Amino acid sequence: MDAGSRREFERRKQASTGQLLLRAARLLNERAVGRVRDEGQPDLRPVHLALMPHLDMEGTRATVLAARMGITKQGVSQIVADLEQMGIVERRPDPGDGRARLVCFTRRGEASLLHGLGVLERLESELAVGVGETRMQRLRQGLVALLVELEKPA
Amino acid sequence: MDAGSRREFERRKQASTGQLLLRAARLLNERAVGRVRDEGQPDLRPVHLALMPHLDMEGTRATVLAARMGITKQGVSQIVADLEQMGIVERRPDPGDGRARLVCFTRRGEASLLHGLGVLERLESELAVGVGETRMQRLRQGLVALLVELEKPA
DNA sequence: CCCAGTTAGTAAAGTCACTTGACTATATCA
DNA sequence: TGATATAGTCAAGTGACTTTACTAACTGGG
Repeated sequence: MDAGSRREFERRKQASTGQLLLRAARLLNERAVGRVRDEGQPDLRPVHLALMPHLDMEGTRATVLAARMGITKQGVSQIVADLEQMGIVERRPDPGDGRARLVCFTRRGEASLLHGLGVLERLESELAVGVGETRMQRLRQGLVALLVELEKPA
Repeated sequence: MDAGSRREFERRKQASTGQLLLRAARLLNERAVGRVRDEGQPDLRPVHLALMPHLDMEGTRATVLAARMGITKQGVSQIVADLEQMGIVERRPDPGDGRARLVCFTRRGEASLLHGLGVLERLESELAVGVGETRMQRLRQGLVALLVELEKPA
């Protein structure tokens, strides 16, 4: 390969947006989970934290959670099983449908969620200091717009 | 829980930036890999695509790749083994250091990279149509700034 | 009103993208 | 010339899922 096309290669080879996204996501979630753990929930893993914001206070079905999270219902089932064992959620029969069960927070789970949300808010505002409020805001907006695009089928 | 704190909960419970990042990353990479596969590299997985942009044309050590990708050298070793078997990279002894080996593209690998980069560029510019050029640009800038912040230790 | 077909969920095994731990071969520095 | 550090590999383990296969409950058309 000659020097010219080598330079051309290098120019185009900067990390793709996909790689940037992945790396940022990993680092951010890692840091968030690290803090929650340090503050007294040592068994909590990223997925657990990821499910919580999708839970409605009246309880939510596994299929609905799956749709909101973009994963399979079986995946949800596993995460919920963990959270149940930790005493954070419980599964109650759905009064209107005998097949379904409503996943909802226990009393302890509500406290846990509240705490987790606090950690997240603090972490993000700390990062915003370095990144800049405006840029952080725009990053979020861009993400939301991109997700809309990506969620269109095909 | 009373109605007031319930509303308060719901307001704060929007998905965190971390979740948005993760979801966008997954969807975007999935789509990119899908296309590369359709266009003739059926064994290629997201990690393989992720390593390639970090490979210099003169060859790169596994430890360097690990640092660039933010994973362990053992992780790199596995990805490289896959790529080697596909005939995309090869491992050459490092002339200056008997312990080290340089991972570099084969001739076929260069063509493969070129093709992959093309797919990525097309995909991103397609998405930019829906998202908006400016917003896409700002998204990237935000990501880069956020990564700088997240890579600061602690 | 009953049975075919959908829908909610669970269970088990497999996969991908890693990490941890243990080890060998080479290099460097005191 | 060791003691230690560095580059890499091998094997096993883990987290976050998916796929396949199933049961139990609901629903709608004849």
